[in-house]
Amino acid sequence: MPLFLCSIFPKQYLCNMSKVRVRFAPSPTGGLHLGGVRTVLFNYLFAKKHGGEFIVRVEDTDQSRFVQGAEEYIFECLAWCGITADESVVHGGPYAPYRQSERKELYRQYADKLIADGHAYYAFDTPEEIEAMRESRKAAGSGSLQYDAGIRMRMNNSLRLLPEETNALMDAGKPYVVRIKVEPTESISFTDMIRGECSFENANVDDKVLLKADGMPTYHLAVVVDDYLMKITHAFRGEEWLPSAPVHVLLWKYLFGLDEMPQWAHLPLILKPDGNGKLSKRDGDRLGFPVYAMDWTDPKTNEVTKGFKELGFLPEAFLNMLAMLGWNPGTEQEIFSIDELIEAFSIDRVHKTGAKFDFEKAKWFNHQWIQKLPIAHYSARVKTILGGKGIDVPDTIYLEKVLELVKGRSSLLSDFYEQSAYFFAAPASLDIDSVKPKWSEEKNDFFVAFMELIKNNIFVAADMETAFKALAAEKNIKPGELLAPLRIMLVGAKFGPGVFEIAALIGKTETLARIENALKAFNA
RNA sequence: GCCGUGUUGGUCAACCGGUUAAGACGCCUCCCUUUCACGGAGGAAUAACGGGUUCGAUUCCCGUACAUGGUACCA
Repeated sequence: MPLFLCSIFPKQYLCNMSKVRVRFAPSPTGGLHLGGVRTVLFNYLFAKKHGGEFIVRVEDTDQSRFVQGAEEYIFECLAWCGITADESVVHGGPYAPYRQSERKELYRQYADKLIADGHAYYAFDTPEEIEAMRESRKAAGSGSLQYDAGIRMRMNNSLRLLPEETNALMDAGKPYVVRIKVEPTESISFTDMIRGECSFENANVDDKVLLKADGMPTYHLAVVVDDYLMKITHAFRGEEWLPSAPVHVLLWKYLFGLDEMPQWAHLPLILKPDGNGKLSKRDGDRLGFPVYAMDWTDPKTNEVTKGFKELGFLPEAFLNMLAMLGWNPGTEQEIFSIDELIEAFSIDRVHKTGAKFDFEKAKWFNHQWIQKLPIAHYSARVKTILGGKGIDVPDTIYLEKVLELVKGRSSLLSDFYEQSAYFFAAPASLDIDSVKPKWSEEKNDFFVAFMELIKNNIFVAADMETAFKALAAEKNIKPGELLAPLRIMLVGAKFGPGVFEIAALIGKTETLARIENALKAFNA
């Protein structure tokens, strides 16, 4: 009898979806890292694709780590990218408050429940005592240095202590934490949307701290309690969380039941372009590219860290680049608008492996989007950039004509400065050296005659070129010998679009002025 | 050290047992352009290593190596 096998990919995680969330705390110095934006982006794409709500929580973990302005900054970055959350810390929403410090008592209730059910316990060990425990385990040749079932009955906690001893300690105000009690005999498994079945031996999971001595929860407790209370169905986070996922699964099991647990997706990391390791802010400083979405000023040090936006990235390109880092549509298409991304996105095409960040490719994406989008989409930003460089742009129509002419030469919005500065003011310096050796009286005569010509002719690029060449033939000089000097006269250097197009755009008066001025320099 | 995850050109990557192993970035050559770019046409460059399984392995399994993450009263 034939045996038929079919492989069924676990698609059931798409069922019953109502909420997708991303949650993160600002880094100790603030700022929004590339990886953070990408996590939000993948959440967003997934939520939009499947019609779910999309929640962004930014939390302050404890007062010492809280960074002034970090929450608002993160939402500014997301707004720039065009990502808006259905619920977020700044908008309140039905599940507010969002700040951990304001939810403190909530977490304690669940910690108490765990203790009452025998799944957690009080521990009074000082950091020094724990360190000593690790040292002695290491000395004893133990492979594991964790606070776990193998050691807890020898530590200073409510499991080993008599109830009256525990009470006495607490009455005396001895600081304590609440730890989860992991039973070492079971194993934990769950299905990750990206990695499939993941399983862990409980023996390798330690008794993590759930509630700190100051009464604040650790991430482990907070994420489980919050996700339950906020009815989260899908949770995306970085791969660095995979090792602690078993603790979270255990907490779900003890507190709310595994059926209530959200689907997990552990996203791959973004790595340094050179060397090894996760991409960090320092790498950006070191290698000369941004790592944050937008400029960030550390309120404590006033140190400014550059962002993609300020460097001249378009949000469309930024998102497009990020999406292609760790995900692939399986087709040859690389340029995607946000709507196209939502359409094409599929969680099972997200990679498991970390990808090295390539700034050259990022610039290529931006170049593509500069060509693709209408000029009007970014001309205001370019105007601001030029303004910052001391170029005042009075006429938007003129600006847009200029941008149209030079956009193929620009990868970053900031490139427009050097590509278009000479349209707004005569070049500050002329590359005389590349003209001077071949300069002659005949050439000077040519340009004097050419000036007369354009004074009396219609000022259009094609006509000017025809007239220019005719005059060159008449004077018996090769046009090529004259084109380079003319370019230097108008641009100051050897780059830019066709010279006659430039002349047509800057106008008759300006063209004549620049030629006249340059002739003086050439003849000097 | 221990635990987890992973390994296709320099980088991003497709192909989920039989392919001349896609495509993109970057690099090189040529064409276009009397500039610089864009664009077009080519080119160099890849399955970590060792065992299995199989008629057949880049693809599946096991080791090794390497990388990466975790191993905090940080997230």
